[in-house]
Amino acid sequence: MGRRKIKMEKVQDTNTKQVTFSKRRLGLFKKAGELATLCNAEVGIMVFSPGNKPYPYGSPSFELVAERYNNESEDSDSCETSGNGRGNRARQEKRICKRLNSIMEQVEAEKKRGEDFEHQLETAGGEEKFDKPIEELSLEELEEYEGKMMDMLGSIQGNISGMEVSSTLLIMSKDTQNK
Amino acid sequence: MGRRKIKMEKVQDTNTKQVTFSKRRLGLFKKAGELATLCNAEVGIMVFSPGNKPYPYGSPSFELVAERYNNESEDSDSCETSGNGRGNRARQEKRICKRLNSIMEQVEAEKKRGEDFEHQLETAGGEEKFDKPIEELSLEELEEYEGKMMDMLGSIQGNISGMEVSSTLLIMSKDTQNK
DNA sequence: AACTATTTATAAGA
DNA sequence: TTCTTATAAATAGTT
Repeated sequence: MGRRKIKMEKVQDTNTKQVTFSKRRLGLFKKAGELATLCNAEVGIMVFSPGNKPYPYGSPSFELVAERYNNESEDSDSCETSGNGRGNRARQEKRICKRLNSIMEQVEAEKKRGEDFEHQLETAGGEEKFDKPIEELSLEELEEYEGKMMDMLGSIQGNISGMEVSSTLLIMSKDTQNK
Repeated sequence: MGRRKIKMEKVQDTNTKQVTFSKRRLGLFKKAGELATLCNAEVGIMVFSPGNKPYPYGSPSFELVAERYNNESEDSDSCETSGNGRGNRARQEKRICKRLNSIMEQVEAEKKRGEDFEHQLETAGGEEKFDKPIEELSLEELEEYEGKMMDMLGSIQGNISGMEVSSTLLIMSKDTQNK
């Protein structure tokens, strides 16, 4: 992919290696963003340079993707679709319903989060105090700002109100919960 | 990078999206491996497909790379501060700034998810033949329904828009006023 | 940091 | 689905 084909082995020249690392790390992150955008996927990447400097990338964020992986890896029911079962209809239904439940929970959670945030936007005013680059804020302002951000995030994540769900979702939710 | 140039937006056709995801995920992992080999770097990637299936990649392993990040996160440099300060003050600013970035990423993600879901609700017509108890659905209908739910969830979990940090700060500062 | 000559990745098509 | 191929994109070496 350049003037010459290179061997897939460690680049020896230090300077060349640094340049290659910079170019390819950016290329990798770009590819990751494209995958997330095109396919609605979530991608988290952590790269440590040869100098052991960390370079995180994430869509929506590395922390969230990694956290999600940690949460889900605790569930030992990695349902593989390899069908050694001999057409066990009931078993298949149960498996599918279980997955549906999981998906439903996520959909509802996303909806609530989104609506909570929208509500935040609507009821918010137009304070201008922090309308300047973060580099120019004083330490005190940073602390204050951080607190407000935390409050807001908490309200988004924690305030689960009884919002109406589309009828279909509601029906399905009820139907699947007692399987 | 193919027969035609494609727009960088969500692929609508379900089948095409699946094919694109498979190809690009493999391409991404290959690039990651090359980066690790050529530059003696460590790379960890976690991808969640639109169907929420986890695809980890790591050199040496995703777990180790992620863990290393957690251990070393004290020294992260993902924040730019005013920069001329050298002492305790600069360190404090850096720490706070990093936490701010993390919080903002989460808030942005929540906002995007909410917007995607609202759009889904608006464009979701009344196309429901699945408006009956799940117990009465055939296996084929269950599979089909599952697919639809996964598509919906996938569309909700879109990528973060290319919103600038500065504009985010502006929006957030307005939002937090009435807290 | 820009610039190309090439290699590589991949969108459609078979 | 897997392979093929025309074309877009990434990047190695250069300036």
